[in-house]
Amino acid sequence: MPITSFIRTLETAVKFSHEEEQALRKLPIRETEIKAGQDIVREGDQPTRVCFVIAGMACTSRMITTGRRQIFNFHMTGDAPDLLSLHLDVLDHTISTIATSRVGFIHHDAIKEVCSKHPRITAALWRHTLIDSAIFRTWMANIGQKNARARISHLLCEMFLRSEAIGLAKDSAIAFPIKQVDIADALGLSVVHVNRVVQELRSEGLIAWGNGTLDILKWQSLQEEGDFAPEYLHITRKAA
Amino acid sequence: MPITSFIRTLETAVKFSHEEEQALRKLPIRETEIKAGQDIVREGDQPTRVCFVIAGMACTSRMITTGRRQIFNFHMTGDAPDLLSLHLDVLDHTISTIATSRVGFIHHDAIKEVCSKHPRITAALWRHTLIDSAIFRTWMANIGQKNARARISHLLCEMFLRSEAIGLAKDSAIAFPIKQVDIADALGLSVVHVNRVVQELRSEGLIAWGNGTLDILKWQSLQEEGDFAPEYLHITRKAA
DNA sequence: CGTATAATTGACGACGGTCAAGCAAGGTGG
DNA sequence: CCACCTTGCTTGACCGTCGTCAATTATACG
Repeated sequence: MPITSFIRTLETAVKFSHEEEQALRKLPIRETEIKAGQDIVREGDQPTRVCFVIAGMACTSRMITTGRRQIFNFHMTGDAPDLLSLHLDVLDHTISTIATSRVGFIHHDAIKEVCSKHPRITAALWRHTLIDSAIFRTWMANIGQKNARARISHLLCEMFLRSEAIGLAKDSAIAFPIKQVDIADALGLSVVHVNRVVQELRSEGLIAWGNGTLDILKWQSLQEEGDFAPEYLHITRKAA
Repeated sequence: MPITSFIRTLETAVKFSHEEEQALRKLPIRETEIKAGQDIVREGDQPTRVCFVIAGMACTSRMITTGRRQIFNFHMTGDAPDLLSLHLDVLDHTISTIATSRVGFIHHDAIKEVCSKHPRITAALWRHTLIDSAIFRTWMANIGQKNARARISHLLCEMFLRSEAIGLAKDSAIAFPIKQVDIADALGLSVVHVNRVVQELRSEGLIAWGNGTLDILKWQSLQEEGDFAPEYLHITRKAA
């Protein structure tokens, strides 16, 4: 069931009852495969449905008038990047695929009806958006207060733990379709400088990264470099 | 009534019914005056109540291990900076007063009970936290993609519009208890550089700022300098 | 008045941006 | 099967925005 991953993500705080889970499973879902680098929804849109990632990877971003781009977050299996459209009519960011992805859509009406009957589902959805905020705060502190090396280390740590939490890590390695430009846009750096730092981290044996795979060779060191503390991710589940 | 400002802030999207408003007004509130520069709640706390600003100004921030500080947002009359504690147990940021402020506290239990009876209140609270996220995103883009001059201009525009929306603007001027260090900590800059830019903006006649008052002399220009578009604030109300 | 807080100024240097070119890999088509 | 193109990564040279350090000047407050 494609919605399972989404349910599991929502369940990090409280487990749903059987009825709650059934209510979610009965939601009508439209499923699509979207190629890498496509927009799923755009800034300015007024969505009537929310989307969630079934497989692959997406990101939310915004263009600045100067032509630069800020990436706000990366989204992986189970994440719902535009839950906020349930309460804010106009979308203030674009959601695009990083890798070729499978995406599910659920109409607002259907979700709102489920919410009206199941307050704990409302709470879980609300909570999901609050975790997004927590990630935003951490990214803000990252971008605002740290140098390039720490920012990049921090991001890599985050991506690893999030992948691991949904069972996508093989030992110390994860699939990593993100490009260096994306990292640059996410961290407020230039591609050139991202590359310089990545070279460093590689030559120092902290990471191995290539062919869409990121291998964190020295977790402890990378974590220290990035001043990374994982609590903000609110991961309670360990992958199977 | 001290809670009125909070109710008005929540009402930017939908007006409450008479019963809803009464339910909110019956909430038991503890009210305190807190001097400038004090912590209201701290990172790591597990609050059992939420706070809201009745008068004055507060900010949310976090210390980085390097000794630096990131300010995430400023909060003025009507804002509730820690609604997220309703669903995330451990607070990931500290809330402190910028100016001497009057703060109200409401117990989680009381709010949760009102929410269970009034889904539209739940929605309004949720929405309030989503607007916070929208502000985070915009700050992130600001910090990540713009130079010091644009960042500062943008922040001043935001603070003006938010003050104006709650009726605290006198023509083109607002009370501005924020210090240059605070701006530096909010925008990822050094105080020295903030000062340099502020000098510029003053000498070019864009702003007048001193003695706790900010006067925006050339709104249009400042807005352009900061590439400021106010939609993300979701202000629907104009001050009386 | 002395002390603390905040703003201000100047000198100096570094982190990271910009520009530009080169390289590697993969896909496409003739 | 190989020329060609695109996409992403890599490298080097140069330079500017902004940080750091340090000292000086307001402003407020007890």
